[in-house]
Amino acid sequence: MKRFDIENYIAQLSMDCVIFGYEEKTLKVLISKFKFGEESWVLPGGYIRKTESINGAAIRVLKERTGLENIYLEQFRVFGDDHRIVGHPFNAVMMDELPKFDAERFDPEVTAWMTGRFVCIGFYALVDIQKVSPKNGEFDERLEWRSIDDIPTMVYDHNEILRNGLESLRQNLDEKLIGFNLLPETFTMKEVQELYEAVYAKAFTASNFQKKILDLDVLERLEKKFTGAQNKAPYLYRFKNSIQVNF
Amino acid sequence: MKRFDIENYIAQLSMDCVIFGYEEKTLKVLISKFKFGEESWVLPGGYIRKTESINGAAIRVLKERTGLENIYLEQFRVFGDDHRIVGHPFNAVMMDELPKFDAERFDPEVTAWMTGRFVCIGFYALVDIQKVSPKNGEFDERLEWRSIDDIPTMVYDHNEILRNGLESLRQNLDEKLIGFNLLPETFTMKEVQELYEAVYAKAFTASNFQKKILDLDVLERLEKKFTGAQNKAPYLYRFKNSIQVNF
DNA sequence: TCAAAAGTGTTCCTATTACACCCATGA
DNA sequence: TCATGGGTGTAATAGGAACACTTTTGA
Repeated sequence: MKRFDIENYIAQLSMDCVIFGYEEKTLKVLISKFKFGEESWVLPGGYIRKTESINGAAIRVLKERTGLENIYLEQFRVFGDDHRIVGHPFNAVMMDELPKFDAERFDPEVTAWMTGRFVCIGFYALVDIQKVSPKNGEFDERLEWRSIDDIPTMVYDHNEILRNGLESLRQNLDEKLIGFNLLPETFTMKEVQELYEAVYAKAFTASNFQKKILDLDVLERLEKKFTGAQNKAPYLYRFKNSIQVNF
Repeated sequence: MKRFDIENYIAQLSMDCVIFGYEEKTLKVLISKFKFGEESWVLPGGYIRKTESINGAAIRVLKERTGLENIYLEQFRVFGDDHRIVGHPFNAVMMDELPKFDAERFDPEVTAWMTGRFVCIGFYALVDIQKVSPKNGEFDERLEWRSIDDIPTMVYDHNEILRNGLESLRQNLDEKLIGFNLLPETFTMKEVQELYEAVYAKAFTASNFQKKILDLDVLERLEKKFTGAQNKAPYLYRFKNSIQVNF
């Protein structure tokens, strides 16, 4: 493997992404079991090429890890503490293991570059979990969808980044109507409600919830969905504006 | 003047600040008449030292330009388009005039550094305009408080940055109760209302506005303010939590 | 005909808006 | 005592929450 081309990336600037998915009535996040250290977990992230926009970098990283294009994503905060990386115990692990992993690719200069100070731009993404086929990045042992109630301790400030991303999602879910990006093309009202309940971790009353959502006038009602259950068949809905991308 | 010490700053990363003040019933922004180019205006900004946090950099820049510490400030967005600087007509002006301005301080390497690609973190700040004594930065011909209705065309994407900062202020004014940072220590209810009217560019009904603000339970009522006018003297109020800083 | 869950409707309560009224102030 | 603007109170309306009722489905 040839040397990592640090010269093509902006130094000291990175991006991490909180990739949200929704499955089995729970909100999940795609996190990575890291190749270095013991039981290390990280958020998927990457560097920014000198020739791409920061949003372009986010789109590229998302494409690499999920296989998807046209993902809804949004930057929510910058993490710029001067000691978020340098001086952190895990950084010593990286300094040690990176060259061992591939001495040619991560020579001393590259290792120093990667273990120096970084300002990190936090993005969050909303994906239809069924459409994603997670693909490992260079440093990923494996990628896992984990419920937001079951997030392990992660490396550096990644738990804080996730927390901030979730907070931002909660603030935006209602006003920007972005939640439908987490659902498949068609869905029942119950499913929308369960999604909202998963995100906000609280219950809603079905009748009021339905009225609120329908009053938004963003859904079109399709045919009924017969499940074989001995009860009234629910309607299927579809989001009117098909795919929502914000840039 | 000795050479500009680029080695002490993170390359390709900058911050610009929308400094809001409030005076004469209008919301104002502190902008800079730039030394380079013809009729060039910019937002106050700066670079980030390798040894300071991004918030630290913002605090430092604010201190330099306004003389104030303990300023309320908040990051609101990153501007990371790969062509926001490079390829922009004004960049040619900079390349030309920087060395002429001070060939020793801005040698070819420094000039190249400054006119390369930059990712910019947008902050906004709220200050008591009476307490500010604007001080020119190295590139400022002068600093001016300009009404948000009277902002000139600025350089690069600075008008867009300001627009985004104002949007963010509007979103946060209500829920975070940050508006009082724009007012002096004590103020009348009328003044608060006029501030809100200036920010949102719309009128409120006095009685309802008063009730809304008082119901927040964040103000303490002080003595009356006798102005000499032949009408009922309004109460003065003070924000309970004195100075609000968010980090 | 029955249980289960979907969908609709009704009532109640709170929050917001509009507007009327009273009060202090100094000429 | 009067005009002016500050402050308080009330009625009307809208929006949200709680809950009851009706409908559909397949056993």
